[in-house]
Amino acid sequence: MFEFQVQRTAGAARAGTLTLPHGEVKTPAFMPVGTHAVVRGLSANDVRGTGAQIILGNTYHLHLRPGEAVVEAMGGLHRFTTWSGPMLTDSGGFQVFSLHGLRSIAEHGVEFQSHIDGTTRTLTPEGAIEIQARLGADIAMAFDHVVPGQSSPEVACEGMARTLRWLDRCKARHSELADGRQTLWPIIQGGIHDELRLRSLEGTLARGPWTGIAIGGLSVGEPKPVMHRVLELLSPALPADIPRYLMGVGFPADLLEGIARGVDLFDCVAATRNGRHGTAWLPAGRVNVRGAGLKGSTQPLDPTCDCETCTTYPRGYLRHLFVVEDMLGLRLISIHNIRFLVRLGEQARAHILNGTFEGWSREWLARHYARGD
RNA sequence: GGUGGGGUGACCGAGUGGCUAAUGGUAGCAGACUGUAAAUCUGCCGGGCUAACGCCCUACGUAGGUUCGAAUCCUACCCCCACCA
Repeated sequence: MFEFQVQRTAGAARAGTLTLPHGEVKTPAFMPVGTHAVVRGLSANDVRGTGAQIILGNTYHLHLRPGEAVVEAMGGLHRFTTWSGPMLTDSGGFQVFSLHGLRSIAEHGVEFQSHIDGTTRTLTPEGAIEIQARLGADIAMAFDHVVPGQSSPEVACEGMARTLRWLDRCKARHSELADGRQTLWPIIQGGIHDELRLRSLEGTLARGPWTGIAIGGLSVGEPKPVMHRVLELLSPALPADIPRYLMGVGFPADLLEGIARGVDLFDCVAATRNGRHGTAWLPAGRVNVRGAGLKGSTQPLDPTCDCETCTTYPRGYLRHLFVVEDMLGLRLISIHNIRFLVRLGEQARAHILNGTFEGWSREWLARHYARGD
């Protein structure tokens, strides 16, 4: 039910197939983020149209609204959203990091002050697992302690060690609730410190076996070369027969950099957030859709793209939608950006299967960095 | 023709002697965004020089005047609005 097969490798890069209760995921793959059980602004059909194979939801946000009981009573996230494909729920661990002004961390768990109404909510490892079990995604994530990217070894070690202790509790609760339709993936922490990363990995594997494993705590303020170094450190030490999920990454180049270092799955809000904010990703660089340069243009946003936006609307119209602040613009650029990342994953996979990944990837990145993006 | 009100930067609109190159807002331009407290946030927005601090020029209908100093006070004129004839 939770199988992963690697079809072919190219250096550290892998082309694989992940089988989940709600379908298959061909990797490498980008997973759009649907925090509130919606990929912001998009219908389930829109998301399907991008070729996305799996989407995310968030424990913390769905616990606040509408509450896991409501989702469960409606038949789980798949029924709730009408998205029938694979889903993954994040544990709320990232909110430990992102809601830093509104929470306090203790060994027992984390107290959040709801960003919605200010009420105090407690999330524990057990609670995060219980909520996710009721939400019913294919993959549940362990509740982790994310620390900022530049954290000292002491701080990073504390977060890493706590993540491991919490992993025990997550696993125990998950085992009690197990119905065979949801799997649990652990998350490696350790900040930017190699020794901590390796200890995290070792500790995590010792608690296995796992059907997949995530790398967390990257792209949270550390320089890019540092993230690459951590990935290079982990890649050879990770089990080859389960998927590796790099959480919260990334931008287009991050996908290729990650794939080259053995990452199979990615998720990131940038595609949709940038889409809403008017930045579109193109092979030739990125474009501010609000920019005066697009005024009156009859060209497609990206002539090489096969998404709904690029095959239907001229640039001048997309710019107009942003100028008049119509919600259609937010949707159309979000669709394009997601398709851009999904397609990048598809292209990488095809090149890995063809044995042409390294050259293709090197050229793509060279063009990309030459532009200063 | 008379009386009253008013003319401020692309637009709307504050300001009623120095802290004013001129509050705000809109429009415009540019940038940021990485497991979503974000359809958000930031910067620029008279001209010229400067990497920058800053300096110079031109500006509050027009032309004069008062004053050390005027968008702000005075005079005349032009234009707009309201009412009266």
